[in-house]
Amino acid sequence: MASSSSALLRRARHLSTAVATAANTNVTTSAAMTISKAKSKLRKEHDTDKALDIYSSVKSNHSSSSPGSTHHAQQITVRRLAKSHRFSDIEALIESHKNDPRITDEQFLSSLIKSYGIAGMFDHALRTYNQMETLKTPRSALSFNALLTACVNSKKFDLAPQLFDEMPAKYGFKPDVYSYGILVRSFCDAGKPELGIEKLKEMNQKGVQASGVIYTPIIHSLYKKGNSTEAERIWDEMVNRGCVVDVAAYNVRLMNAVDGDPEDIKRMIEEMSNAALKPDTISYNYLMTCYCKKGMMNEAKEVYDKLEENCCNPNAATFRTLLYYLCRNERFETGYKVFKHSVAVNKIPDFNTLKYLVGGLAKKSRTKEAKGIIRTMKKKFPPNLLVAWTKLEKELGLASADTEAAKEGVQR
DNA sequence: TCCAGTAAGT
Repeated sequence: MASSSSALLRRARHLSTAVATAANTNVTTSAAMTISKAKSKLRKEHDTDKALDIYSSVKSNHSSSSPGSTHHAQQITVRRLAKSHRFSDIEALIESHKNDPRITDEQFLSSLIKSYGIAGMFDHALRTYNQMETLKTPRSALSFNALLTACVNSKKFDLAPQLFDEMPAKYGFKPDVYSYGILVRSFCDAGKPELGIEKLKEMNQKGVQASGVIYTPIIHSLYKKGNSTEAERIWDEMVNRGCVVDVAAYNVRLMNAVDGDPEDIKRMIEEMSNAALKPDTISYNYLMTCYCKKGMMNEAKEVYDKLEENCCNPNAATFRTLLYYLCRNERFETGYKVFKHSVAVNKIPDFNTLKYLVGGLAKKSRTKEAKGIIRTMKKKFPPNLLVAWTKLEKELGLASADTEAAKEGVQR
């Protein structure tokens, strides 16, 4: 344990130097890469080291402009590193930002706190928050909200109310509506919506005006616990208080209806439109999923086909759910078309979903299509999944003379 | 994209 952590530390130091030098020299490949291009590359890049390179280039070329966008690139990178458990790399990356002159900007510092939260590194988030005096960063509720968010993202639910009691008094600021919102969400994530409801009352007494956003996780949590009566009571309370009811709030109700009659969901979507709300991809996904669960695959496919007509784009969940149910209903040819669409828009479902499709196509002697999927997947996915694909290929008797290609893939 | 909220098969 001790020796491996010192090895990690060495790597962290190495990385932090690498990041620092990347800022001064143009080591990285594309000096002219735009941030949006970099972000789309980041999303597609499954190799963590390559993702880091892309991020360094964003950082070195655009450190003076569009902070929101670089921040987003930072979060994508951190998420990727956390997925590979490279926490010392994350530390090196984020700590290196503390030398940036923008560290006195509370928003900039808050983005670092949030990134630590995304990685589940709450101790580091808290340390950064407590460093603000040293770093000469002024305090308001903003950085506190970042800390609370980090707390919730790190699933330290007991800590959130404690921070809420301690920090405002310790550092002399007032929690705002957002702070309350994050605290309420923390209670709900911990499966205690009743504490959220209590907080709502407290807000009222203190004259903090609650918005619809604060009600949404409470209603969500109540439905999840099977307490729909109480969920509907809170919904009514939200409406009666004159809160804005938006698409996200409606989607929580749609979620609860997904095991029921599709007609109910259609009615609710209509209700949304009548309220001048535009149902989004999540809304339509519920309708599609509802049809899928009922085995009504033609209707489900129609929802998918009409997404763009409804000004929505299918997302990763759309493809995954539809493909899964198409395969379960032996509709492999339709599934293949859906798969190709998912490749075109870079939202390819995971291995577990696709193995049913490949297996089904192979079973129906659609060897060409089955092989095509495997070829695509070997190109698109990281080396560690290659083993699974090669194994499946062998099991289905689809392996041909391209074992060499597989080797190439491993070396990549 | 902008400080809080929404789902997802076995």
